[in-house]
Amino acid sequence: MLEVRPQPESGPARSNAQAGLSIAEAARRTGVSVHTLRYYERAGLVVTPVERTHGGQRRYCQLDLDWITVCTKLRATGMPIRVIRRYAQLVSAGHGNERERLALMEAHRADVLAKLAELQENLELIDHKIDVYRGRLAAGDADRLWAPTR
Amino acid sequence: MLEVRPQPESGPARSNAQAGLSIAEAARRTGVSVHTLRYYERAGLVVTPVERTHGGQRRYCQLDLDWITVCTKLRATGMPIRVIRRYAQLVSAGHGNERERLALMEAHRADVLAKLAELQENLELIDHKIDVYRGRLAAGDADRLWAPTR
DNA sequence: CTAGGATTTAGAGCGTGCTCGAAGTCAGGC
DNA sequence: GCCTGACTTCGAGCACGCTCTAAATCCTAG
Repeated sequence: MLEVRPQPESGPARSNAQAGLSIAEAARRTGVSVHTLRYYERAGLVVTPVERTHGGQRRYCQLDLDWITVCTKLRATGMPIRVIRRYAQLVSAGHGNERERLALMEAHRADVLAKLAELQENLELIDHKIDVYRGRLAAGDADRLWAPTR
Repeated sequence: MLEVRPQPESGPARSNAQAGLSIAEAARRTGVSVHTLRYYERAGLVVTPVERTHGGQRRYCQLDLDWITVCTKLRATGMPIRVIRRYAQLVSAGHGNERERLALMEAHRADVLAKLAELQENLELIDHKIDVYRGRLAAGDADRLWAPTR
């Protein structure tokens, strides 16, 4: 009946056995579905394997949630799963690859800036159309721009 | 051998028979593939049926190109094909539906603004990561943030 | 101990937006 | 008139990112 598992926290600090959140709670906190959480894991987006109970159920710690949040933010900026996986590999490989991580992020930043510019540019068309329609409605005028004038 | 068909323009003004550009030239000018041009037509995005030669080949006029450009700009802002089709239906229906067109565009504008805000917000994470990696590289320091610290 | 909701897996399914292919037709320079 | 490259239709294929399913297992309140 609607378990919440708000971190029993019986042991000392963390990395214990039964500590951590259920996948449902992790999904709630990260804003993605449990399906997506499992999919991300299968897709190789995780940096550190999520802990499991004795029986094999996932138990998420804060670090896991934080990383998933990073993933969702990267996804929200349009980074493909494949690239996030690459990034996750670099991160979990540890030090020594900062240059590649930097290159990856800089490339993605360029993509995002380009996307922003494109959105902003094309927003002008939308604004223009809105202006036109507002004007016509205000004037009670009828349309005759894109109608079959042929 | 690489026909260009730069508007023979034999008749008076337009809407003639053999006037208009081939699909290849239309694709070149609008920046989409011929496949996509045909797909858009099939998908019901056209406002006015593209003219055809006696033999059934498409001949695009400037109005067609302009409309396709509108479609690509709407696509570039993330408007789904289905919504563009609806918009095209409204436009080709002629006057009297400005209110609905306006509502459609205003809703889309809101979507675009939300997307812009989301991109900009998540860009901060990217910038932060870039800062971090640049700092580490500058300091010659090694990574220890997302490494398996467990 | 038990009941029953939550979780597990691997794989299939889906929605979107193209992109391609096959087999046949057309157009226009020679 | 003919040859060849461009064009036609329309259904299949594809890449992506989830989303769902089924059958089995787990976990915990009672």
